[in-house]
Amino acid sequence: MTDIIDTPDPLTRTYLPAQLIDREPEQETLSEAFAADTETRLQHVHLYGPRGTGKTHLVKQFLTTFPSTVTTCYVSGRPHDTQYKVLERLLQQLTGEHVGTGHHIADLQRRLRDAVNLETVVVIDEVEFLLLNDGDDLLYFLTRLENTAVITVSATHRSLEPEVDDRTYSSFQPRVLTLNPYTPSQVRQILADRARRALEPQSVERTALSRIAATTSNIAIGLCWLRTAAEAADDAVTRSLVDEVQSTGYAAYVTELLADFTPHHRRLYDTIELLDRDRNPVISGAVYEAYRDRCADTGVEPLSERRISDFLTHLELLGLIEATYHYGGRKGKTRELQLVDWDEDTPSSDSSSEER
DNA sequence: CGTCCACCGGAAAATAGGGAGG
DNA sequence: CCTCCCTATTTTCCGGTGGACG
Repeated sequence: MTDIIDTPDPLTRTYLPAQLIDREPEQETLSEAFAADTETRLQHVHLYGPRGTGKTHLVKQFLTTFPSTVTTCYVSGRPHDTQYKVLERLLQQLTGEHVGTGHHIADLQRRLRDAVNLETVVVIDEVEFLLLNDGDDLLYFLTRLENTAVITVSATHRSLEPEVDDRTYSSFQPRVLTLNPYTPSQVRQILADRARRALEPQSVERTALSRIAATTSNIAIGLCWLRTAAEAADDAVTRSLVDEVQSTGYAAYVTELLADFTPHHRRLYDTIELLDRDRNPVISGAVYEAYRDRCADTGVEPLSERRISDFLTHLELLGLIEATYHYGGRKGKTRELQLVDWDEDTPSSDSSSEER
C-alpha cells in the first residue's frame, strides 16, 4: 500500500493557488472597480456565483493585490452570522484588540469607525447567512462608513437589492459581478493542476478527472471527490476508483460543509437523507417527526420545530437540499424537501468522455 | 363559497452568559 | 458582590396563507 499523496494541501478547499484558472476577466473587473482613478470614493461590489465557482478564491486573491496603504479584511458570514460577531472580527483584524461579548453594538460601531482612518476594504463572504439571521443593519452601517469599500459575496443571491432595505441598498449600490459555473474542461484543468501539485507524477488517469468534471461543476465537490479517491488509491487514481468512491467523496463534501454548524444540523441532514431514500419529496412536518425520533434514539434533547425550521433553511442555503414552498393551498402552509441531486446526469455506462 | 390543511415565519419571552460601575 | 446593561440561543405563541374539496 503506497501513498500517492505527496503534499495534501492543494487538495483542500483552503488552499489558495497562486494563479487562478480562467478567471482573468473577473479579476480585471474587480481591479477596475478599485482603480485609483475612479474618483476618490471607493466602490462597493457584490460578487455572485453558485457554489464551487471560485468566489472566495477570487476575492482573497484580489485582496493580496492592494498596496499597504489599504487595509483589507475578510469575514465569512457563516460562522459570523450576527452584526456583533462581524464587528468583533473586524475590530480584531484592524486593531488587534479583542473585545468579548457583552458590549453595546453602538460601542463596537464607534470603535470601528475610529479604526478605519485608512482606506479599508471589507469582504463579507457568504453574506446570505448574515442577512438571514440578523438582517441588513451591519451592511447599512458598513456601507455608510467613510474610507470603506464593502465586497459582499453570495452563492444564493444574484443581487442583494430584494434582500435588504431600500435605505441600505441606496448606500450600498454595488457593482455586481457574476461568476459562471466552470465548464467540464475547466474543472478538469483545475483538478489536474491541483493533482499535479499534490500527488505523485502520473498517478491520476485522465479519464478519472474527466469523469468528475462531467458530473459536477462545483470545484469544492470535485476536490473532495478527488481527494477521497487519492486517499483510497493504491498506486493510481483510476476511472473505476473514482466511480467507486463517488458517494464517499460527496459525503466528505457534506461533512466539510456542515463542520461549521451544530450537531443538530448534521442530524437533520442525516434524517432527510434517510427519508429521501425513495427520492420522493417529504414535507417539513414529517422531517421534524423523524428528526425527533432520531434524537430519542440517541438520547439527545431535540430542538423545537420552530428552530429546526430555521436549520432547514440553512441546509437549503448550503445547496444540500431543495425546498418547494407552499404558502397555503390544499397542502397547507409547508415545505416539500428533497436532497439536491448533485450528480443527476451521472452516466452509468458512459462512452462519451470528452477527450482532447 | 366556505372550510380546511399544516406549518411558515414574525415577535416576544425565557434562559444563560459577559462587562462595567458602584 | 450587586445591579443593570448587553448579546446569543432557543422556546413559546400564534396570525396568516390560498388552492382544492365539499
